[in-house]
Amino acid sequence: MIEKPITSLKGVGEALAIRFQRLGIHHVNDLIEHFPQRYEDRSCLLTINQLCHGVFASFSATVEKGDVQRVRGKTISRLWVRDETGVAVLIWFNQPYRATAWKRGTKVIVYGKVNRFRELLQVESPEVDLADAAELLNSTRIVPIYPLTQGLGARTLRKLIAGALHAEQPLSETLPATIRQKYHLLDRDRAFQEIHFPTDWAAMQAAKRRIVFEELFYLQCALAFLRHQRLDDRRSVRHSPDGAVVQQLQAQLPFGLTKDQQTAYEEIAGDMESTRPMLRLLQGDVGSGKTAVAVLALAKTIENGLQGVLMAPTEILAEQHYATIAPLFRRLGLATALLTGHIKGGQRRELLQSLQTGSIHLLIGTHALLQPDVVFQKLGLVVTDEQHRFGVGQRAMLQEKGEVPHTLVMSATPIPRTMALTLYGDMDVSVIRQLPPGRQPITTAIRSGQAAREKVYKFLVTEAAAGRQGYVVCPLVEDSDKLSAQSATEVFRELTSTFLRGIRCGLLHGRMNAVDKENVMRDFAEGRISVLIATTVIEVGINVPKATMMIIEDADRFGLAQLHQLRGRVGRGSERSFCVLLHDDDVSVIPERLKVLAETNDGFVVAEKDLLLRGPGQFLGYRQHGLPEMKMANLADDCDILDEARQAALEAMNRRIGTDEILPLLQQRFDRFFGVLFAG
DNA sequence: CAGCTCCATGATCATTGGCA
DNA sequence: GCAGTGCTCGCATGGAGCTG
DNA sequence: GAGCACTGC
Repeated sequence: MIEKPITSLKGVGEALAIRFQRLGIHHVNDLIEHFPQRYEDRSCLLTINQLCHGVFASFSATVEKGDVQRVRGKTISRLWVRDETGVAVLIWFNQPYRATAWKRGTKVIVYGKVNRFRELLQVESPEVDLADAAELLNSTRIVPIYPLTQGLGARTLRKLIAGALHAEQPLSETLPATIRQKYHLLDRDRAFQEIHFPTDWAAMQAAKRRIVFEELFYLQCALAFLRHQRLDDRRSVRHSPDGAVVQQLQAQLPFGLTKDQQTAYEEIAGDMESTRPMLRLLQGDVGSGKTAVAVLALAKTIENGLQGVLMAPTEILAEQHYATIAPLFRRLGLATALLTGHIKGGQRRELLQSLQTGSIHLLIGTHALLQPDVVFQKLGLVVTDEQHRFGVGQRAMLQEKGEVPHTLVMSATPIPRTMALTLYGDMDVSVIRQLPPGRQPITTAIRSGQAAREKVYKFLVTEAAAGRQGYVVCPLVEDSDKLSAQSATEVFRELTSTFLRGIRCGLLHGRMNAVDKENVMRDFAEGRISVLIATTVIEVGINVPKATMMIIEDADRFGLAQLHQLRGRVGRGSERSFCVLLHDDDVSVIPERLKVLAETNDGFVVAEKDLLLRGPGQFLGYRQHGLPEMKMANLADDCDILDEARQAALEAMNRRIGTDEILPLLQQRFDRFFGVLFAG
């Protein structure tokens, strides 16, 4: 690729280079990959008598004369032009030089917004090109509109990009010919030419497809490559088919498994019964019973004489898991232990000892599990809960504690399929869509205005009086724990002195120290507090079945996925539950995003919408995952291309077709990406 | 809160009604 | 590295919406 | 006209 600095282009010096930097452009290839954000069709030339008021149009004409007026401290320059059908005036404000820039008789092409003023056609701040220029970049064609920055105008950019394309022509190809043929893709040089200066709309689309395909193709290749790396030389312990322990456990579960759970478990068991190390993502909406599935898998590994580990993102969550799982296992004669940051000293030492000798079968815990002195006798299965809370690196650290353990990763954040393929393309995915039977759907309402707010809180009071509990979630303040805490504290004060006077309320935010947090949460979980006023720290699930009410203040400030996640905190018991989204705006306008939540309880639908509305960048804040940035591809729109690209990538990598061409490029392109993953 | 980008606007003419 | 020359591109301002 | 690249010291 063209790694030449941008200054190697004629006409670009130090100053421009700095401006380019603001757009993230350092090298010539960056410039070429600075794609238009949209286009303007200026290909159709009208005659002057065809011009209509209020419309953007282009036409060609001959310059008659120019003049400049001074009015109220402003200069207005006019350029009179004509064609065989009439006369028009081009006007500019504060740009006196325009009037003299073109001599009488010059043929020009004009583009701009037409006004009709007193029988006079005028065009405001038009763009003017010389009609006989060698290459018309700014008119007579579909014109690219680029993101700009101060001091770097559209015309400059077009000229430089055209120049760069010309200078580098032909661009080196990056996709094997076989793939290009099979998927009907333009060659690279042509694609870049057409994406910047399309000959027509179809060509632009084709170019776009080719470029998106390339991006996704290499991403998928990288993921496939990682997968091979992981599988080729590594063997996990082969588990036997389910025996007595698993069967007994299954019989003991308070509810039977849903069909989805059953299927997911079968997929997991299937993986574990081979020597190929499992790496599977178990996705399911909040409360869909992922844990039950994971527990079965853990029992399976124990049944095979191995140990299991379950890592949760917060201490409370770990405790809750422990509280539900340990008794089940005890009845089967299996030993479960809990390891969190709180467990120290002799108790900890003893625990680690038993772990090492194998007398503990299942260890449940938090980040504390990652400590180097946590050593297993023989680790067979690693389960990570709420996977997006942990980095890839932490997951890997846990894996290192076993020979080559099977790995199951759980996420309650439903990820649209397109996104899953991109983020977790190196994993297998099981999905639980169905909710367990008997679960009440959560009723979601959207309210605004002070009166409605009061009503909502009154309702909360009656719920509390009936022994039920509720959450109030406060506006999120971007990136600022401090402010979020402030807003939560404020709301707490306000509510406890007004609507919720006399109700036992707790306050919870990220700035509190860990002990206080734990205490508040525990008080709430055990019913000593009726209403919990909190920031989004509660997002990751504590399970309080008696909580039936979720009130979210300024709901329009949250992401959809997040709201859904929050909503998932209620409706976990048998009581009917409610979620109220409060927002400030006019009563008449219900934000589109919020409507989605009122309409569905299905996390996958919510997630798809969220992705569509907000785009992948915001979704999950997934930059942290170390994924390369997509220049052109849009995961929400380019689903079809993703499928093709994935198919092509798998074919190429599995059958080693064209890998000689692909691998070096892959290496180069994903240096960072590989680095991150392998270092993890 | 700040810093940026993007987008629209800028003047013309003529008329009106109340007050000196 | 510095000064001179000859290019090309070029408004200013305020509000709005977005991101760090 | 300003700012910038480029040329010649």
